[in-house]
Amino acid sequence: MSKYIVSAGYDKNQNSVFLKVYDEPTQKLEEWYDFNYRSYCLTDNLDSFREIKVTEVTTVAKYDALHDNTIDLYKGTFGNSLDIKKTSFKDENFDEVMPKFWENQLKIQMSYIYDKDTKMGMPYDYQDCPHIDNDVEARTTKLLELFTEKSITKDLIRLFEYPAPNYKRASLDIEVLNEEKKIPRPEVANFPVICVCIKTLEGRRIAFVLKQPNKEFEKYPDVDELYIFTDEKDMLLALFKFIQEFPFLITFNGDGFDLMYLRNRAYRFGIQNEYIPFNISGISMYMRSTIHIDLYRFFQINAIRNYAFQGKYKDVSLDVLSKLFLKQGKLNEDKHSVGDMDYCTLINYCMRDAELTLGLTTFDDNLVMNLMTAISRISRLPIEECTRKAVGRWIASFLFYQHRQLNYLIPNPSDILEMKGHVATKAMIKGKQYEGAMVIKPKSGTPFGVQDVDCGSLYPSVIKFYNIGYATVNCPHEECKSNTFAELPHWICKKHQALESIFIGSLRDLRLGWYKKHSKDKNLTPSEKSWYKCIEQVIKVFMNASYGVFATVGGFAFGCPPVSEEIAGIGRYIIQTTAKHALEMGILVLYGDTDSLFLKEPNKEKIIELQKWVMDTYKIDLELDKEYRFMCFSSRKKNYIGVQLNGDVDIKGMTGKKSHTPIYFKNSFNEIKSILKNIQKEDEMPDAKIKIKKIALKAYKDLKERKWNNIEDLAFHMTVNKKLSDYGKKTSRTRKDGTPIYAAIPQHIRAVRLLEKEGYAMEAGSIISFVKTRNEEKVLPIELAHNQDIDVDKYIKFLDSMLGQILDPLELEMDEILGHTKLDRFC
DNA sequence: GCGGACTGCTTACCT
DNA sequence: ACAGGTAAGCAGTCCGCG
Repeated sequence: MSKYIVSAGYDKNQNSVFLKVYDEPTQKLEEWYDFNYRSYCLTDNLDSFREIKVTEVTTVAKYDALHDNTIDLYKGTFGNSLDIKKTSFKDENFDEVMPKFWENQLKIQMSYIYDKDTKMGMPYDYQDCPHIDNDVEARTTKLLELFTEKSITKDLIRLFEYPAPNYKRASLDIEVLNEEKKIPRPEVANFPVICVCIKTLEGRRIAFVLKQPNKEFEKYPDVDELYIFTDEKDMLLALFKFIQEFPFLITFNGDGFDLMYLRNRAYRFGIQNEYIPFNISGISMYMRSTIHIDLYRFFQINAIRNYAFQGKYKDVSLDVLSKLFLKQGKLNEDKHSVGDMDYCTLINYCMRDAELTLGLTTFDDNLVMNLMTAISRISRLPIEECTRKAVGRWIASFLFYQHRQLNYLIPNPSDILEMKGHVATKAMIKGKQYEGAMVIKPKSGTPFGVQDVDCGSLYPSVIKFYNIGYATVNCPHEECKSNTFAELPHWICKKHQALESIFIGSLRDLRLGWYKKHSKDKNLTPSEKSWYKCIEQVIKVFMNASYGVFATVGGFAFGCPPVSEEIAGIGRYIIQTTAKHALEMGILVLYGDTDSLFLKEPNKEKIIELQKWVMDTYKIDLELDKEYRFMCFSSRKKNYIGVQLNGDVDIKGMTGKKSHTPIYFKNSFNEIKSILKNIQKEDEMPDAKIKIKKIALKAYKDLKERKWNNIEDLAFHMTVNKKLSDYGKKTSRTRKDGTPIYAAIPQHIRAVRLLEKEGYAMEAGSIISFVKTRNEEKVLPIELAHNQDIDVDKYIKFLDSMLGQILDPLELEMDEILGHTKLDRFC
């Protein structure tokens, strides 16, 4: 039983950094102070400190990786750690050279963590003394034998092998008595809080209820503890005291709503700061003696959405997520009527949300909590930070730590960009920075016997084997300038290894060499299995993001576009030369995208030979990912159907599968899909084509005759991605006469506007359902549409286009199916 | 006045 | 504040067209 460091902060009253520590035996949070640590920053000019009060100036030698030399810098220490903020001034009137500082942007507690090697999320016996478990250490030593790079790898293995605690926690949800059609605004908090429900990990259900003067309790609600108040202020005070007992408080949108509302409501009652447990920082709500986790923020992080959960959810809402992960949604009560509910209904409704919120942290053996712990361990960020900051910040934090450990100077972002901010290639897409991945155009047809081979972790492998990092790309050495690849204009350092290359290389090796297989080991207990699955996913997140972050200038502390450009360029080179070699071996390459090749090659030995060539040439594992009975390629890229040997059907990029496509078309598409699924051999194709023609014809005829089950089957569903006021802005173009051209208002936004006229509210992120009609706007939101409004011709065009993607490979044509001759078209 | 070439905007998807 | 590449639909301009 240990203590786990979970967070860190700075106490300005005591001018001290402190750590928040979870004590496993008592399940309480402790604080560890370090009164001796002070913030500091570096400069090359003593004059820089003239206007800023530092208590001590010393000289330090730092290794400057950008210039590959060790330099002496002045280190100014601040008596009051907050004074470091004064180095970030912007003074236009500064009449001399602007003072230049390094490492003055780090938060004080983060600087402390990096300097002291504080192991976030890891077990400790007591302050400054990490817990050592002999079994885990032995396991770590044994595992380490599998790998060549030892230093970072050993630290990483420890992070993955020490167990993660199951933090004691409770979830909270509030209900506010709003007037009809008025959405309660947390910054105003003018409506009373009438119900607060809390669900604890052990299963306690607790309700705080404000009794209305005109409403009596009908019966005792289904809770374990019920606190009834007639005075709202008393309720808030009792609630604040109550929730601080929990080391972790979980909310869904507590940052944006619940906690913000409670705080501002408390201010309205004149409750003093010392009794309000919430601190606001930016758009986040932190608690002093509790860790507040807002799941809404966490699930919104793109890396979590796309890699950890494979993009299974699109919009982040409690209802969507709980249906997906808990197979249970919110209760079907109209949100506008909480005032009309009796107490039991109100509490049930509120409690359900609290339960779902907690449930999102417990499903799959606490997967979500484990993800947070694992991210925190690698990045060294406090758990609250990694649930609120995107993947670029996780990676940057890890690199900050490595810089401090190795006594590297942390460069200012502008230092990197001034030296190597320029890219050399031209992107295919207007507005993009550089040339990215390559896609091989497929030939239209239905080839049988297709193997899909993928370069395992192509970009991370490139980073590792080609030594890519901000310091090694276009390094300052004359003798490295010849070290170029694939006709790319950048050269790579031959003298030093990039930190990024070591780090991503270690993660890559650990995943490919151990955790990918180990997480599927049958001897693991369910909770071990869940933990290792989580580890594998988190490694994947760090690896996959590590290529893109370098191209996010302004968003990533080590931003350096040539790094991403070089990785993509070498990736192109590897896949291109592999395709070429396959061709030379007589293997037909049907299609390829970024790191994959689709090969028509029934001879397994030839595939193995190709794999060997890739391994020998590039040290990359060309994995056989999938085997298809046959595939349907139109000549479109990123668009195909593949029927696997086991009958599973992969559909990529096709309109019939896209989320915005009306059900009516999806139904026809799925019928065609099941025909294809049943095809075993090539000679069954003609028969299948006849069936497919019939499906196409029926879909067409039914539309023509205005036969559909329900108008909702014809609804398109589109996300409103921007604020409504951001549509229809000036474009980059002007007319010949010089007047500006404004962007057109898209159809789906016109539908939103029509809906808003009727009093519905729509905001960025919501999905609008609409049908195509013949009125002036050419659309109607589904709520306002009737069968007679439908513009059938538009739907026929859509059907034609959607089916084209599947009819092309089958060498069928819509006109022919409909019995049209070419002439008919013009009649 | 209308159709085609072209551009830009938007969404959804692929790796 | 990870990236670029592709498909598709829509709406607008510009130009030709006796």
